[in-house]
Amino acid sequence: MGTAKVEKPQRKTRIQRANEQKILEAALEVFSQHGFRGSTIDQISEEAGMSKPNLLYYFKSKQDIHETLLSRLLDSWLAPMRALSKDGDPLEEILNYVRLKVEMSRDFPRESRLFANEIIQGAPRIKPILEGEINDLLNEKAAIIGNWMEEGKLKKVDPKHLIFSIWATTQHYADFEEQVRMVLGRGIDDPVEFENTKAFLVNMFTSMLKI
Amino acid sequence: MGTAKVEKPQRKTRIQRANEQKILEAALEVFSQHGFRGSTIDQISEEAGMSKPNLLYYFKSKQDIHETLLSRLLDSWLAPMRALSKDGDPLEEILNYVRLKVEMSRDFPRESRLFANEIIQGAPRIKPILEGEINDLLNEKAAIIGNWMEEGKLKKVDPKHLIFSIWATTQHYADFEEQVRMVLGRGIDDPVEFENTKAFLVNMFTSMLKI
DNA sequence: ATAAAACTTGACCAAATGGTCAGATCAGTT
DNA sequence: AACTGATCTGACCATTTGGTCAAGTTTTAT
Repeated sequence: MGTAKVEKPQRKTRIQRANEQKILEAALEVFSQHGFRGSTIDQISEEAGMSKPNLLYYFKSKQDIHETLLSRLLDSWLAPMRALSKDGDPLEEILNYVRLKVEMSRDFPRESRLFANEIIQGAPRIKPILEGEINDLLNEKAAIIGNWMEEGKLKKVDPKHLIFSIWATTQHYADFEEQVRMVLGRGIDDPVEFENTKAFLVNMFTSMLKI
Repeated sequence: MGTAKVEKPQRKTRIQRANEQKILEAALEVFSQHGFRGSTIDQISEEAGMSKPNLLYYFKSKQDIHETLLSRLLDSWLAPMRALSKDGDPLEEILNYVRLKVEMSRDFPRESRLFANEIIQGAPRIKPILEGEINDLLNEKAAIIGNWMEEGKLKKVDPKHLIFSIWATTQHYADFEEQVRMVLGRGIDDPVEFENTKAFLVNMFTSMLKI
């Protein structure tokens, strides 16, 4: 009991690869817009341009699509944080993280909303995935930042709250895009607004951290 | 065309008042946890301790409950921002806003998630409600903050982005509570963590704004 | 060319869900 | 007590939805 998925061991065919790709792309579009429960297999299959039974030939259930999507995206989602290296210049490393995150909000807003939708509802379907990986990574990076502060290279603040504030401020522009657009008249996809946003955030974190 | 709801002009009875209250409280619990589409009338009626037809005796549809809930909560939701007065000390007014917002994240996380769920999905059901009210209020307060900056009472940053960053950082603790709890081991409902969070945010916005 | 394997789908099913309705019960007024 | 309007619910209905299946069609390897 517990064989979650029975992967066929065979090599994937050309068609299989192409269709899985189409399905996951469609699922990202749909799930990120409506959340898990708000999305239907019909919507996804239509978006993917194939029949529902055919979609279910590639993924055995809605859950299966969702889980596959999340776990495939997790790595690229965490990449900016992974890039934060203890060997670089402290402030520059953190500002670079901020820049990468705000670029992700511009370039991959759907991915951001996919995770946001999930976590906001208590992460019922991905708590296990997150619990290990994110936690470990965040602890590691928080320790690095903490060290820099101990060494007097940055002003002292709580490293975990610092990371939260970076997540919150950068992802806000993707997750609450509708609201941002309502207030600003344009979104982060607008080049001018993107530069404004980046400059604002870089300045914000600089003033908090620079000795 | 356009008579959205036909309010009975009569005075509300005791029972009516009590039951509407029970329903809205139950709806807040359910909607904030699962979003609009993810919630069912059955869940709400069970949470409210009454039969589904009875619930529908008080609200004519799921939509109706949702709209009523959102519009009732909007005022208290915006209260902290309304409190920001042009006559106070600039930095103190803003820090006070931050404090009120972080208290709301502690005391009313369900309300925060209710709005977050809605906006993240493009605010399909409340765009009209938000469009006027929030926009006007935010413009008004951004202008006040902008004036303070012109007068040299605060460091110059984009006032609207400043407000976004306050929203993002404070609401993060309610909306993404699950993630915060996963990383910190406790949530903002913990008194110690609440003080940490508040102190962190006050420090953050002080260092960004104080001349 | 042909058979096996891979792929595709219309038709279908059971469960869940939003909502209705006729009639029963209850509360307040006289 | 009796009447009236308000409140309440079991039974029901139509639609949506996740998922299956048998029977076709296309690809691939030989």
